[in-house]
Amino acid sequence: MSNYDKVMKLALERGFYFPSCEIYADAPAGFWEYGPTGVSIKNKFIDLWRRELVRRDGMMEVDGCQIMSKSVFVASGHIGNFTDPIVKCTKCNSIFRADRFIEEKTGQRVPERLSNEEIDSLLKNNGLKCPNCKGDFGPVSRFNMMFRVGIGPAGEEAYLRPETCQSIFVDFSRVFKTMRGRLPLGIAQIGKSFRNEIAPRQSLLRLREFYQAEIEVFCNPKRLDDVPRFDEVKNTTLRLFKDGDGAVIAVSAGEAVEKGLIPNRLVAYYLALLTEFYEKTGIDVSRSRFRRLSDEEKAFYASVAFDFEVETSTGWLELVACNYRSDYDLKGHAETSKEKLEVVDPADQQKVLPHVFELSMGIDRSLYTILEHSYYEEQAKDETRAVLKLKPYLAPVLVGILPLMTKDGLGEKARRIHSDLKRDFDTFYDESGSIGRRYRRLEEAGAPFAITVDQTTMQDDTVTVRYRDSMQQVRVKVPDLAQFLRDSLLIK
RNA sequence: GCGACGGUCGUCCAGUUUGGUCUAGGACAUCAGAUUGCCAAUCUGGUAACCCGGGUUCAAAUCCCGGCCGUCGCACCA
Repeated sequence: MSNYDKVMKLALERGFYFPSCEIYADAPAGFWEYGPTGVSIKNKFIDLWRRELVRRDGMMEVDGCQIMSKSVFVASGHIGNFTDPIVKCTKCNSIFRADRFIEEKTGQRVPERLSNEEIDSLLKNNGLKCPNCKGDFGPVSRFNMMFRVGIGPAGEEAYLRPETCQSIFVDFSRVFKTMRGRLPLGIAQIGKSFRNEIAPRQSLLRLREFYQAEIEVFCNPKRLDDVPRFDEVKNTTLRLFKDGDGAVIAVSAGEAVEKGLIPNRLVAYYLALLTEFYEKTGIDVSRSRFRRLSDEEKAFYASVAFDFEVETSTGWLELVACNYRSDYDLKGHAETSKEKLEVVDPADQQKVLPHVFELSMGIDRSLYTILEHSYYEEQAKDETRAVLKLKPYLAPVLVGILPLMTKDGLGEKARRIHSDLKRDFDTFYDESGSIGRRYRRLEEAGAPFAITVDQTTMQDDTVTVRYRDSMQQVRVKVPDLAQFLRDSLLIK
């Protein structure tokens, strides 16, 4: 069984995530829901993101709407660039990207701005047929990855946002003014985005409705090396990779800038913050890399782009897109809306239209990767022990509270300890089955600790605390438990 | 979206070839009770499934058609 399958099984069995609307046969692909344990780890992941990125860097957070007006996407370029010309075979219904298909077959460039009719005649003049069945093509149509919605009784055209960042761009002016912003300013947002993927696959890895944690750093393009906090990260190791170059180069952030591997300190600073963040999620960053994208691969708005990728059982998985978007977005919104979006940079009292460096994180993929990198099996006696070695601050259950047996007042004592702790910590009380079985259940669910109430507890008011990973036990006084657990949650 | 293969308790699997003792079986998980009492113990009992819709038939988990979902390959992935 592949690791993907193991994580999938664990997710279904333990309520991390599962298909949306699964009791109905017409449930569409690409939609998944988080169950109780999944929500818990997701919320904790987001808390960690706020701590390590938003608060650390003094960013501001907003929460925008998921439905946005058509104009937003005219300005962003999604209405133009997000539509692909497609043709469908009239015989076997295969669908092809018309422009790419023509380029591939004839070698001639197909400009983006050709009309459907012009592409039609290109197909006809070159005598192109369906490569699968030699059937004729129907007329060229447009496929847009955005979900269109109709507002009000007239069905006014609007869209579900395909990326959360557009909210940040349209909010930028007000946030900057009212919150007394200064460049560089990070504005962050957690929220859902929607893309009508042609072929969603692999549960959380390719969704039609998904969570993004995005950060847009607004900056003055003349001051991209003016990063006061750069010293904090100059020794942080960045793992850089470029297709064709072969191996990953591990260099410090400072060195990466000096050697020109990264164009400026601002970009290097945020790549370093991101690396430090992911290290704290428990993902094995020695299996990660920042892949510098070639011009062909980059999004239409990006001038420099790095993908943060992590190795999983499904191959290299893109968790974060880091794009230098220049002034592409603010310029587009300024032109379309006729609003002035320049701000004054106090450094030189000059007006500037800020440039943007973006960290666009896929939350669902990150959570999947945390689960996969945290899961391991080891032989314990004749049995395989399955453990989810989640960090305490990400674990849905921090501690299980188990009476060794229910008689002699041990059950009551354990329930009392549970009720004293449950409002401050994620606890789980369990008295069913043998003690060994309960330990195994907890470690498979990722709980770092188990508290066991035994006969000694009744004499000296101590319990054993068992560590998930080492299976070692220590005795702790009951009144000290809360402090013990608080200490375990510290993020180092 | 195309093609190949597949879809049975929470999970994994048997049953489908050759329609009928299938009133759908097992393992693990889970629940209750008994027993035990520090690393998946034992016993007893219970809950729990044929993806959806249509068709053929005296009879469908099994055959046929359509849809949905999944895996893989192709294509797609701003």
